[in-house]
Amino acid sequence: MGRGKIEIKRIENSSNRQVTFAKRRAGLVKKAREIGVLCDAEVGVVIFSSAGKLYDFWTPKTTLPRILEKYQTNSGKILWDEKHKSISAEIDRVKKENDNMQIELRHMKGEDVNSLQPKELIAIEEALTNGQTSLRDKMMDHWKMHRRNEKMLEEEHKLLALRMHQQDVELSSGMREMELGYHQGRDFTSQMPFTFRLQPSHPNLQEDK
Amino acid sequence: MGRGKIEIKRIENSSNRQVTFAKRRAGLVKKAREIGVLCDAEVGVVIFSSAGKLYDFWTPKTTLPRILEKYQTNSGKILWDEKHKSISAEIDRVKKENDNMQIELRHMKGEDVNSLQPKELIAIEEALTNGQTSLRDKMMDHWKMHRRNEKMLEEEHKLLALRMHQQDVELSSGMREMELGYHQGRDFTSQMPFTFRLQPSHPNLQEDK
DNA sequence: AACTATTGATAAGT
DNA sequence: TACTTATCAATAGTT
Repeated sequence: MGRGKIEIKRIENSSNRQVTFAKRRAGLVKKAREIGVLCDAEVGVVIFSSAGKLYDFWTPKTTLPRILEKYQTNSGKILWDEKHKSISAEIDRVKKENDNMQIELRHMKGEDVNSLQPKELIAIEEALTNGQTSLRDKMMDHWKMHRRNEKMLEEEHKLLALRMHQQDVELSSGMREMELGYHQGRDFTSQMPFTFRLQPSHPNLQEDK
Repeated sequence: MGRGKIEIKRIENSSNRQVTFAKRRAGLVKKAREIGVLCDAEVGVVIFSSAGKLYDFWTPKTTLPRILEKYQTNSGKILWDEKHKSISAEIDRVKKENDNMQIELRHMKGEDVNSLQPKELIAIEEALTNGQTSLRDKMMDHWKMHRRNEKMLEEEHKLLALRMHQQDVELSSGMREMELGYHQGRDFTSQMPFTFRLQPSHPNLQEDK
């Protein structure tokens, strides 16, 4: 349909090919749209130019995922079905786990226990008692540790105070000697007491990291 | 292009629509094949009839997965990942919920509590105590109800025994009278004591259905 | 990008 | 359902 019949084979002239591509692409999409409207069909067209550029058309209300789903069910091709199945199975599993935990939690909070048998109630109560015992032990540990840390700090503090006092004493006596030594040309700074160096404080005071 | 111009709108006549669909579908596929050959393009056409039947065309060497892959990388559109994403988001959400519950449960069982602050420990202990209190109430209810049911059964039993005894007495006295009456031609059966009728037992003994 | 001669597609009829 | 054909639509080559 044009100024002459053409053979259906690759158009070698590049610019001709490009022009024809543009024209026929428009025509193809138009036809697709028309059959969609006229015949109430769902149509999708995907075209890649030889340069790799994508053009596509979908009848309204048609999303690609929808087309794919339909395509899959109709063609029986597998596509992404496998992946989908496995992920669905996982979500079911996790949700079930979720429900069970939720029930257990509620039970341990004393909710929804009306329908339970005495035996079950006893089991839950036992769990609660165990938890409580364990918790109280931990709290006791915490408290003990806290006390121990307090004591250590206190002792360290006492020690530091004592040393400061000693330094104070030594320093003032040293100063006195220095005053004397200055007149004798002696250097006393190298003999400064080492107690000036700060002791590193306990780096692991809290053991529970 | 036919014996008259037509408006592009849904063809209401069903058989006309079907015929047009077949013709135009063939035409569309022919055009797709032609542009594929002429312009060295990759083309895919997917058509669903209004009845839901699938027709498709792919240029040679073009598989659907290949088209999809190209489509995805070229268009940036998400394809079925869209669906995957939503389901993945859900699974993440549920898993997170799961983790939180698991932690809470473990805490209530006195596990993994080393890293908790005293304040948190206290909160958990409180929850445990609440649960225990609530549970004990429920168990007490159960027990009370059980006792009550037992008592009612016991009383019912006593009552039945009493009545049986009474019937026994009345019956034997009745029999005696009957022996007498037989000789006088009187019918005593219509005067049988009503205590023979069974009392319906308590239908709602257990209240926790 | 617009034009138009020509081929191609197809609506209605058979 | 398939064939026919008059008519409209698409488009190849030209400008």
